[in-house]
Amino acid sequence: MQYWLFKSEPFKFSWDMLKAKGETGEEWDGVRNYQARNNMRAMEIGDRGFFYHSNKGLEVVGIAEVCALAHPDSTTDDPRWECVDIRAVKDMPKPVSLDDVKVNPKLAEMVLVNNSRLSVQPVQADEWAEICRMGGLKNEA
DNA sequence: GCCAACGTTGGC
DNA sequence: GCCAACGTTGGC
Repeated sequence: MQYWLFKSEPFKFSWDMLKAKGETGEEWDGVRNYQARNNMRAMEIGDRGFFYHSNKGLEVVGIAEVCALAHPDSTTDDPRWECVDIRAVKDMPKPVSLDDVKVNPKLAEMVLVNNSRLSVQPVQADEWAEICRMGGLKNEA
C-alpha cells in the first residue's frame, strides 16, 4: 500500500466534485508531466491519496482512493499520457493547510514543500500518519 | 496579477 | 547534447 497526494485547483475540479462522482470516481486526466504520470503508473487499486486544493484553499481537504489502474488519458490522443481513476473516501474533519505542513518539522521533507509544482506526489507513511493526525483522523494509518 | 521555479521544446 | 526561449504551475 502506497500513499499519494493529488493536487487540483478547486475551481477546475474540487473535492466536492469528486465526492459527487460517488463510488465510480473520476479519471485523473489532464496530467502532462512525466514524473506525475510515472507516479500514477506505480499506483495500485486501493492505494490512498490526499486530495489537495492548490491556488485557492491551499489545504488537504480529503482522502481519496485509487479505483482504476493507469490507462490511456481520454482527453488526449497522445499515447504518452496515462491516468488512474480515483474516488472520494472521506473528508478531513479539519483540513490541513499548507502553512500547517510547512511549520511541522516532521513534514519538512514532503514533496508538497520541496517540489510544489508536481501535481501527483508520493507521500511517506509517517507523513501520511502525521497529516491524518493533524486533520483529526486519529485512526488512519 | 505577479513572478519564481520548473519542465519542455527546438535550433544549432 | 547543449542551452535559450517559452509555457505552465502555484504560492503569494
